[in-house]
Amino acid sequence: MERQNTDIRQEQIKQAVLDIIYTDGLKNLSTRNLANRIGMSEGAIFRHFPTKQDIILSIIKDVQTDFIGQLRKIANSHMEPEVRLEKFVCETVNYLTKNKGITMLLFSEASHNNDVSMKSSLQQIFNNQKKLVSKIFLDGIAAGTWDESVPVESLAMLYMGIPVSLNIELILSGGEFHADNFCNRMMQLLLKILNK
Amino acid sequence: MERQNTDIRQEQIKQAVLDIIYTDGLKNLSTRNLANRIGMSEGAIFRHFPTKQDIILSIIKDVQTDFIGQLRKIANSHMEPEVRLEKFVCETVNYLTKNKGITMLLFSEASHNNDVSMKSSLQQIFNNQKKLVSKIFLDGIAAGTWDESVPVESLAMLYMGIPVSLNIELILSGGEFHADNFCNRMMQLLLKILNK
DNA sequence: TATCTTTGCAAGTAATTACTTACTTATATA
DNA sequence: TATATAAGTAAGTAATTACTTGCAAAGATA
Repeated sequence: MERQNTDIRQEQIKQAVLDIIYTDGLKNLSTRNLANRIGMSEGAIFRHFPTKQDIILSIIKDVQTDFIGQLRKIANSHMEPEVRLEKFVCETVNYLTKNKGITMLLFSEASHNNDVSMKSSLQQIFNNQKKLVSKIFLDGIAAGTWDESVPVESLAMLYMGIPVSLNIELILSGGEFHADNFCNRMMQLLLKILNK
Repeated sequence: MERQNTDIRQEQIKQAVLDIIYTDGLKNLSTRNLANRIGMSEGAIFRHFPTKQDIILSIIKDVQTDFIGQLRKIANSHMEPEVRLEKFVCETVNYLTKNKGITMLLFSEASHNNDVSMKSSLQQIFNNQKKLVSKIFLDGIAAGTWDESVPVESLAMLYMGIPVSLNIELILSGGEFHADNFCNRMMQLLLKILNK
């Protein structure tokens, strides 16, 4: 195989991990399958990552910086709460549709790993999402546009189910799925809860 | 180990599978761990199930008959839609809290299995839940108690996220979690969407 | 009581796993 | 141009996997 530097190969490897998880499931995520999917030897993978676990950790770090970073930007912006909420939901749907293996990776593999740094990263990802969406809810309530009797904590918890129900649809529908539609439909339901 | 007949052993094995998935994760669900957890030899397991896959299939069959069966009973009963919905949600929360490994098993292991009968069982479980909860929504709308402009299909999709967000809470909270509370709080949010 | 089936175990099996080793070759730098 | 380093491979490794085998003994049935 043609030579490439580590930066490019690391990206390829991480992309292949998510790809395999989505198409073949976590239990088929072996270093052999990984090498075959990219078209390189098994040994070459270990030129770019010390262990398989480190690949997973690197992906989770990406989620923290790219995905959560973007959500934080949206939640803390000075747009109207309703606009922020829409961007927040659609960004989530968009990211998870583009990186289809992420949900399953976070939910099942990482959630029961003995690795301490993995587990705390996971908790941070979930808690950050909840905190940021709650901030938008609270801002809208403080601004007087949304109902102050809304149980913000519970609604944030209900919200957290959206990415997963998206994933279930993605898997069962077999790919033919329209993200825009899904995003707007979830917004409509959230607004019915939030409006006075 | 003391001799027991196959019926008892099968139940023990299935219970141990769910137990391992919840406490140690799917990737630690080996026949060796399974045997150790029960206190029997690895070989003995294969006296009661032909393959490991068959254990999983049997658990999924249980979910179909026990859990979905109970939900069907509730959805088709002649109680008020609001009462049915509450029983439906609470039964779900109750079942998944008692069988803590189920959600992860359904969602991650089974969802990407090449086994055809496994995959179709899975689809049935998800579709049945959606259909049954939709029926309750539609009955309430037909009876005039709920808003006819509610997008039933979307709400059913949002509903499907509830079991999983319950599971995330269970894992991250480390066991100290009150099902009653969760169930009632989700009901409150669903009713805000459904009411006129 | 005699026999047959069921349930158990210890010690295998071949296949797969993550990862290593020894060696080659391309590329950047001195 | 010479040399060091980075990136590649084929062929290993020990450990683990799901499952089997051969044999013992408990329990049911005749």
